[in-house]
Amino acid sequence: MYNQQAFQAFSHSPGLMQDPNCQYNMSGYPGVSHPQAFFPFSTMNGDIQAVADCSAQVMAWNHLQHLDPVNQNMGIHPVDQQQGPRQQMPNQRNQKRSREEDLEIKEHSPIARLSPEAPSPHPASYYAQAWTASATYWLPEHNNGNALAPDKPGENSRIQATEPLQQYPANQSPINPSPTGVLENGQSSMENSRCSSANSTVTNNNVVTPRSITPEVSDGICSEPEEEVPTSEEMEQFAKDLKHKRITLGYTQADVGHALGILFGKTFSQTTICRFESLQLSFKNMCKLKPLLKKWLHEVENNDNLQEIISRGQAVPQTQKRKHRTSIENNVKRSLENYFMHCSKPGAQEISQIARDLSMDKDVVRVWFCNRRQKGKRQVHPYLRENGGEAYEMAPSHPPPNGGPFALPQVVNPQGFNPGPLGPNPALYVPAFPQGVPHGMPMPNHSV
DNA sequence: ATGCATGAGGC
DNA sequence: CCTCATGCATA
Repeated sequence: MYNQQAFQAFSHSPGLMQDPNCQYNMSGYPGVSHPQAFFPFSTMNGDIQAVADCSAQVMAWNHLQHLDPVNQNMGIHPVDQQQGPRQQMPNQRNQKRSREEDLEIKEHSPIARLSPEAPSPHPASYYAQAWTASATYWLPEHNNGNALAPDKPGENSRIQATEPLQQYPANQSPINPSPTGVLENGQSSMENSRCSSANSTVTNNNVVTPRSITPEVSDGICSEPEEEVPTSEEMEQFAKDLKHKRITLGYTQADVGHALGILFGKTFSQTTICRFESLQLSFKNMCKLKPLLKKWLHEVENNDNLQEIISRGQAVPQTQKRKHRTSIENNVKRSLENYFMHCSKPGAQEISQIARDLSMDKDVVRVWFCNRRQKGKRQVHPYLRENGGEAYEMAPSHPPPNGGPFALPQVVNPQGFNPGPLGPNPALYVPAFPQGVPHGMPMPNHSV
């Protein structure tokens, strides 16, 4: 799990993690007050770096630099994802497999590729062992979340699968099959997964009645009685296995997403599969997807007819037009990060002000903060958790009430988390913007 | 792989 | 207006 990107997290981090409502307060870790636990595995880049840029004297505190992070990118074939040219696997450890080897693997695969219309020219890639660490990183969810409320990391109270698995029409998502709508922990399935929203937003299901798939699959995703809420270790291991096998078998993330649509009536994007594999989804979300992916794995390994089944599925062309993705300049991102560091949840007025200050669209600012918060929640670094430290340096959700200057957090790592009991780790002192308060600095006279 | 966006559901 | 799940578009 200590891939390259995760390592970056040790030295560069996003802005402050904060928890205005104590919802995500890590101080109780490994307690039970985590309505929505996110995977902490960070994949830093972009704006994170921007923060680091703002932090003049970020001191190195990566204890694990001696380890050789395994690059996570290997095996990803952009060309298969309708993207750019294929990239060479960058990791030295994972030498490129010869074409012969690749072809051999492919021939031995129970199935070929999923999408005949978009055959992947590349053979299966060699995917070396890439996930090494396996500590428990997830925080349990508690009353709001998924029922995972262990007392300690790795000692999750294992909760039985909440629902019996049932058959479902091929054109119906099996994801929320609870007949009662209430989970064992008293939580409504609706709340359990805004998954419901996901279900309703599916637009391009490849609805194909599974015919030749194995019974377990046709039984639905939750048909396995032994399917319990996994521990974080199990989830991590599963994600690792999934990725490994997927790559070994020569499938892209997009293939998997597509296959899920065919098999279960719910298509997922390459993005989602990617995030699953890299543990960048909430634990709840991971729990939801895991059964599907598990079934896919099973099918792909055991069902010779899968390809045929899959190939019957037709991708429904996407018709929705989407707003063009705004590209926020780095300096603006830095400014936004600065704002975020001091107020992660600005009100409407503040957003307006920020938007004015940065000459941005108000909605863009609002969405940026939403995404930034969401991103932060899944980037609590495992190392902090492993140490049982308070992972969150609480950033104010509101600016100072007196309109005075924002109190800068005194000791935070670049990720915005309290370094916690990291022993000899040098504390990271985020300077109070040595370059002077940039134009993105705290709203001067906010008085909300 | 990830940034920005969408939309359901909720408060 | 938020969270959360999710995905298009892009770096």
